[in-house]
Amino acid sequence: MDDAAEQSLSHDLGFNLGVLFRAYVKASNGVVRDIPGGPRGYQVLVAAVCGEAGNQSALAKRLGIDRSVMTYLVDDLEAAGLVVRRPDPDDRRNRQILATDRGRATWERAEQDHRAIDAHILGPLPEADVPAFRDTIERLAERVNALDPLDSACEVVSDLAAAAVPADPARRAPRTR
Amino acid sequence: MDDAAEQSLSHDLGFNLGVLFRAYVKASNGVVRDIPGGPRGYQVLVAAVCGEAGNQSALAKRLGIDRSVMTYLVDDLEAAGLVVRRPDPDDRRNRQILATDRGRATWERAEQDHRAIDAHILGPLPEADVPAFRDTIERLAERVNALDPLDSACEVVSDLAAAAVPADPARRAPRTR
DNA sequence: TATTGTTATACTCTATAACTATA
DNA sequence: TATAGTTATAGAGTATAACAATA
Repeated sequence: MDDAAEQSLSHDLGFNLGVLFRAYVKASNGVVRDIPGGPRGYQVLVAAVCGEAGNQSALAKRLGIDRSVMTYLVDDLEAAGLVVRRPDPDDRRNRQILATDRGRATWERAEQDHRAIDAHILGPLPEADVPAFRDTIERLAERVNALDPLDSACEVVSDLAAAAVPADPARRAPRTR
Repeated sequence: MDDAAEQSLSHDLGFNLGVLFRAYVKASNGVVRDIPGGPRGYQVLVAAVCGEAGNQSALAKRLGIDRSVMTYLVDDLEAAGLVVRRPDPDDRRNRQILATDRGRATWERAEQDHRAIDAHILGPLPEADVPAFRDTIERLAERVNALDPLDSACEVVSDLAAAAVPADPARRAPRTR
């Protein structure tokens, strides 16, 4: 049986992932003020620059946001002159998101800032361990992406786990005191 | 100068942290259906069980949420009989959050489920590397927590970085088409 | 019929500020 | 005066569903 005395929030992987993620977003927010949509706008820009944004829905899924949110995001990036939409010649339902010259220039500055953020977050690591750590994080993220669409994560954990939690309306009860 | 062709969203640390964090939250959501507040309610419960929740404000800060949100969260946990509030005898402004027996039992089940989630997320790693990786993540999170309250993260990165982004009202412009 | 993108709407969640109590 | 907690409110962010275009 578990011993609560030996436990601590500090040893919780989920908690620590949250800490790092929030720290990253916060730092990113500080360096993307000229990019609409904040850190996520930056990620869309990265995808556009890298030619990985040929389909809004797929990109939205990859970034963990709704496709309708992606519409607003790309609207704003387009209005800022950082990207343009173009119908995919092969399937005209799809919109390809392409970076403009200005988008590329903006990306370049933001990209440098984000590498500096990386360095700050990973600062405590011995320099020699950084590439391996980054690689590990990337590998784990890849695997999780490959598995999660099937919701296999929760099968493993519990039969009760109906992973697509449908926003229980009673979750925050109307307070009556 | 950077070469966009060699870049990819997959190599972005922030992106990968987001992927892992979202995957963790999603899996956690699947196993905390009996805990009000979802994954964060669970984290409050962990803190209560571990005796690390002597002050709502401090805990809220640690979990990255607003103190007013913490009030609602603890309200719901208390209503579910998982924790109780008690005024701190040493400073009666503070409320200590203590786990009940029921809270402890609920925590025990949830804790096991979360260790299973950990195992799933970290599955791709060689078993022997897991403890070191967990330790690294914890160390990084500790350091980031020690630095971020001072916003030194962004000083390092850019002079422009006023980290406490005050919710630019023009960020999502009212769409007029 | 299924899917992409869009739009409007409704809802959830969060931040803000005012208030009480303690210090 | 300053801080912890609470509360109500306003606002930002998100999901939902319907629609048009394309497959």
